[in-house]
Amino acid sequence: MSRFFVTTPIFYVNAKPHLGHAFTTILADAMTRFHRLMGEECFFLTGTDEHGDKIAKASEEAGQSPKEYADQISGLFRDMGPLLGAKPDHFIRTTDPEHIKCVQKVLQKVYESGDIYFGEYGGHYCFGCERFYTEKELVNGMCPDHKTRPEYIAEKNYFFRMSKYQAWLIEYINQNPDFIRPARYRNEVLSLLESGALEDLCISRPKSRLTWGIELPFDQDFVCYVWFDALINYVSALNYPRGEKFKKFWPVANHIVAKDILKPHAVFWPTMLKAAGLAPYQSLNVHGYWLVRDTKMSKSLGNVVSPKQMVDAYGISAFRYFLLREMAFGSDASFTEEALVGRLNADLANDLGNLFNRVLSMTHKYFEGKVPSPAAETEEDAELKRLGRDAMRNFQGHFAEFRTARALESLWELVRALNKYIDTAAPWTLFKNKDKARLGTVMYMLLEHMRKIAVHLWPVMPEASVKMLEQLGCCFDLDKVQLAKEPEVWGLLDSGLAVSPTSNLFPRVDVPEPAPPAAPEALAAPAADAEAPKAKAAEPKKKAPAKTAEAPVGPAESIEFADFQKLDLRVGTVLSAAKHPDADKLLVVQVALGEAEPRQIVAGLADRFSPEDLTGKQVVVVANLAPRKLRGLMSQGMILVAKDAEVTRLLTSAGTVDDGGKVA
RNA sequence: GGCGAGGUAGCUCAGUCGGUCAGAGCAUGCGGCUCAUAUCCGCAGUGUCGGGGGUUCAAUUCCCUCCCUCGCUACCA
Repeated sequence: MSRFFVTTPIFYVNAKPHLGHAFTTILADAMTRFHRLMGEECFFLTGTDEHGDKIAKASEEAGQSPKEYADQISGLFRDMGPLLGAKPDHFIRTTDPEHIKCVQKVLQKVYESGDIYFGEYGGHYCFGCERFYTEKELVNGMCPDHKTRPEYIAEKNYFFRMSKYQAWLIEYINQNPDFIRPARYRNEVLSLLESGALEDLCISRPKSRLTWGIELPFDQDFVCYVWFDALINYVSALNYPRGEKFKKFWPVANHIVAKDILKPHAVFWPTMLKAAGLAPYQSLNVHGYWLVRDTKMSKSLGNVVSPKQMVDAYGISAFRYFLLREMAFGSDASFTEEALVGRLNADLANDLGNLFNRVLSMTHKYFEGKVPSPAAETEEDAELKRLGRDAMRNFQGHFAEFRTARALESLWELVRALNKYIDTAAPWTLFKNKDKARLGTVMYMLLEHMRKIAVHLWPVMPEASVKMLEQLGCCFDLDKVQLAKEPEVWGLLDSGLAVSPTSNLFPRVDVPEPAPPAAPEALAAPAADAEAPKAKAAEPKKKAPAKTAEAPVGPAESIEFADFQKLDLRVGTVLSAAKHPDADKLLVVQVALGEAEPRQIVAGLADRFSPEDLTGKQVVVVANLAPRKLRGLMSQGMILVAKDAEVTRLLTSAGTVDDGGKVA
């Protein structure tokens, strides 16, 4: 028996479930149901990722233990499944004892094989950033982001020898076209791997700094850090190494992730598996983001879409259908209620729902609500069957490769063809003419095709599918359905079955007001109080800036005075300048800006200026530009120049100004 | 700057190993039917298939170049 194993990422418990989580889960559920219908033995895994600094800190703020905190948020994710009609076979948590043991087992194994080593790491650690800075990166000894003095931590850590497997991974990806799909992400990973040396992965944190993690089996003073812990869920959930499930399902592992976690899944994970002596997963399937209209969803914008609210408003079926129909595999998609309602009305209410209603109604008018027996078929019938067969084949082909949008598009060719067939065959005329034989054939053609459609829709809209089948007098039996054969076989709908007199599965819905600027808050507010476990009441009010959607179509791009005021332009004197040791276009310039210390600015001027050209000159500097490391050296500003097609000149003051003098 | 993916009807997109390939859905207009959830069916469109150049008997489809968008990345700041 062939098998199928699908996973969602385990969701980090630092935020509540949103549209993105919902989509991944629905996609995984739909794929599972599809493969079940194809007669395969399936396993659908999801869960939560619960360790790390962020959780430790958040729980502290909430006055809870990390575990209590994680329990709460994890519960929200666990509850999300039923809310969406999704039925995972297992919900794993990285705090599960079995998972912890498994992670340690893998660590031990890799450690013993020599691919984990102890090495120096770090230096200046900023707790705000949760990361180390090198001396060069610091700004006056301060963290460039937080302007606080990082703590110097001379700390050693364990590293995974990821670099060792770079060549192997490139080769493997080249040999297996479907390993990462769609191809655009495969290309992205390949270019990433081929563009430079892969660095080893730091996989530990000393307990002195972080205790909320899994202890390293070979060193009790350290806990395991992030990805090594999280990724292993995919095998720990299968009871690796001894589990029966592991043997059955690991060879057919299909991961689903959003594009933001491509690298860990496409690079870290396969090399970890290789190091641990495991085969790579079968495929990594990468989908895009759901944008809200055309903007990235984010808490600060207050435009986070609550899945629960959408399901409550439009129903699970419409919600699932919309998501799976609207997002082209791999690409970003746009979520709006108008678009959802558009799909609901056009595809579900008008095309599919109305088809069911009109055919069922006619079956009652003409055949006392019983499925008639078909008589001889005409060429028209044969043509419809061919079209139906192709539509179902295409549906299955696309669905198997995660292209749900294309799959549904294909199936709808059949839906539309049936509506057209009704018009052409005109059952009401046949009825008037008392042509019962032909009428029965026509109705049977319709009813049997509707049954096929209903079956194919089970992965997408399980409950609606079951209801459609019930309306046709059938009851859904997973064990009896053979989806793979549906395109080819005919006549599975028994004559004589009693069908419903009407159908109203997908009532039309009024188009919502196109969301005005106030809408983001309207969306976010109920979501916030609905579950709000940690009630961050103090969170600053989410001010949705009057943004792009409303932007006036002014002719030139003008800015307000306030925008200009954001720039802190200062005059400063160049104390010294030197070539960047590791770059030939960059100069490292020290500029006195009247501050305690001179500023170090890395400027891309080396091709037009020599260090001598700058030294001693007064220059205009953008003083509040976010610091940025350039080729290893921190740059704390930008030196302005004026240029035309031919020459580049330093921008300076006509007469001497005190260092730090403001440009206004 | 480099690499990658794209720029096709008002909108969302499909498609072409070069020759009925100029398409679908939505939206718009007109017509038809009456079984139906003011639903369904038909017809009508508009498009220099991003700009320019080249190869060819023939290019939207191949090559070159330029412009724009998105992603990753960089010695952009």
